[in-house]
Amino acid sequence: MVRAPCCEKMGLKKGPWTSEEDEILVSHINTFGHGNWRALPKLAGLLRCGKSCRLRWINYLRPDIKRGNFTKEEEESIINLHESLGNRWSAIAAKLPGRTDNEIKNVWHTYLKKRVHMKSNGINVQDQSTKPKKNRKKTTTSLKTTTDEVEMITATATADNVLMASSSLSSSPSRSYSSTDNSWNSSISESSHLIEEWTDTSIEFPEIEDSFWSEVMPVDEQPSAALTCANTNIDESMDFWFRVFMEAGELGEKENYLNFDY
DNA sequence: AATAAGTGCAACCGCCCACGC
DNA sequence: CGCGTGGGCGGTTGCACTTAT
Repeated sequence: MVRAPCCEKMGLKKGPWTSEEDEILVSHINTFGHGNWRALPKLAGLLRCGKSCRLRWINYLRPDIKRGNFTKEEEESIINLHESLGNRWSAIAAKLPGRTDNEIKNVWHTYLKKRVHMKSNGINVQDQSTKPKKNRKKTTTSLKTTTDEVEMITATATADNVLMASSSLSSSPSRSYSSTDNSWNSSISESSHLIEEWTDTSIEFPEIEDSFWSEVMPVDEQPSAALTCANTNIDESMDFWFRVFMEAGELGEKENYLNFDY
């Protein structure tokens, strides 16, 4: 087999994808599909090799990707599946809808491997809670959340709801912040129904008991600071916010909200 | 405040496999 | 059967970003 020429030698671009390239790729695939990856960049007008386009789409731009922290259940699944399947990341990914092999591989190498190792050596991993993802800004972005969308929310929602909604937008699937143009990016509104809920003044936010705040919790299990406005039924509250975070796809990024100065 | 060390993850590389001719 | 090609996979790297000193 003759190896395909290197992208650079062909005058093709390498490295991080820009939001413009993402948009071109997404709109091309949405319109024409991706029958032939090698031909795609040429047809779409991208200076990328087909492989790079495929990777970007599979690992980042696909609309069904569930981004954000892995749940405890997902982590357990990965550990169990890895035990039976080994490093067959794509096979493991097939069992976890919305997760990519690359993401699973990264998570494994980042901390699950360590955790399993500690467990097998008899080290108590009960308190070795999985590391929450940091809220990282990348110079490249995936899809765009228009500033209009955020403005629409801010115009109609209450202050707390706005914080929740905009925070969630910043971290929900297929959305990210571009430090190059200082804007939130996305074109898909998976959390739109949540935004509707947040902007619906008839919605009553669950309240939380005082004891909830007095109990010491691990940082990554702490609830949103937005909850400081509330106080009664703890289970109901946690259920509600858990659902919000889950649906936003970023259960582990609750620390985002903790950063707000109320 | 500055710097070093550590971390997370997107993207690339190179190999393998399936398929068509 | 051998060859060329495209697609897929696992391993690895590079670097933005965070945390520690």
